Amino acid sequence: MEEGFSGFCIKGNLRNNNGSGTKCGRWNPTTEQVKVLTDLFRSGLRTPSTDQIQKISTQLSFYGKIESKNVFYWFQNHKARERQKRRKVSMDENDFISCTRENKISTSKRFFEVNNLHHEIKEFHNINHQPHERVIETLQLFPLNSFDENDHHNQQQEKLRFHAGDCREAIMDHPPLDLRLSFL
Amino acid sequence: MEEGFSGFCIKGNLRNNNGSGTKCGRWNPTTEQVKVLTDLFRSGLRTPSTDQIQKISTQLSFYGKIESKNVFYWFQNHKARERQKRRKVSMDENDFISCTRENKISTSKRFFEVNNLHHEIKEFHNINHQPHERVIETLQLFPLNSFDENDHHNQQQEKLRFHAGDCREAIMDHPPLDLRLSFL
DNA sequence: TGCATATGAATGAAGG
DNA sequence: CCTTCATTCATATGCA
Repeated sequence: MEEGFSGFCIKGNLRNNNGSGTKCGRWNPTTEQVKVLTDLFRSGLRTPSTDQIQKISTQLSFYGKIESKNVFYWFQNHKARERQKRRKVSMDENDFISCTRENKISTSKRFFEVNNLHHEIKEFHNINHQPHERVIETLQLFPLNSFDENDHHNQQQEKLRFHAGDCREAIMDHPPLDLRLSFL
Repeated sequence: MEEGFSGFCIKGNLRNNNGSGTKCGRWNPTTEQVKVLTDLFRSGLRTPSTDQIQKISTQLSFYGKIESKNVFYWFQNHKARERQKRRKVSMDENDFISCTRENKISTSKRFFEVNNLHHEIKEFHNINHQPHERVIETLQLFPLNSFDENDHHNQQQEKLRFHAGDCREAIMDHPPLDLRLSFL
């Protein structure tokens, strides 16, 4: 199986028909896999141990191709991006007036990030009602019985295409052009 | 993915949702904004710091709606695409078959999966590293020096906890592995 | 009009 | 853990 998943299969492949197709490149989680991972995350798991990763991976392989490292990276990314998203929270509500008009510009324009930048919008439903600090770093994976076969092989992979929601089309008179980018 | 996200535009959906002017959805830069961004880019800016992003964003908000993340993404994409373009060109000229080094790489990868998860793979992407762009990564935008927080809390620096050789204890006879995520 | 292309946005994978 | 790179996905837009 070594050649089975060589580094990457280069681009030039057919249009991603998404779904079952095993795009040779990187792991493309199925919706079920994502769901499980998300649930685990929401349950408090943040940095699974090697052992846990292996177990999770094994279970998830039921829904499709997956490797341990995928699980590992998933948690790392998810955790990091969540944090980024949350660690800023600030100068948002304040918003800079950019428009002279009263238009409510839905100033929810949270700042991308103070430290890092990244999506913030995802917090929509995200933050459920979790006690917050109760992150179980060592979540126990209970051994149980069978899996209840929810074999939806065709994962539609509906990526969340969320989106800020700020839809106004700002119209402003010509700016005083304060932009002092010296080198412009 | 996060299941909670209001999938705004789930795969292959509409082709013009609201049909009228208001196309909220994604940021649509005005020509002025693009010009400024492009100029900055040409001036050498590639990966603006958070601070710079905020400033740029603020300035650009004058020309129209914009959020910090838009600036962030713009630079990421612009940089990536330029690199991508250049790569394609050089590849076209030299015409290398870059598939030769894939072999050894996949081996490392395999290692990750079987033994423990991590390290080892880290090296397999060294292959295509660019010479180094002589660009000004630190271009100063404004004389202002607003140092924000430096919340470097506990830098655990846990490094890799994936030990290399002591994996015999857990993996050998992988347990029934029934890992039932009870809460699923 | 329907595809081709440019590009905004998201995220897997690494690097450090 | 934080940053950055690579790749993918989705949509706005241009063109024949």
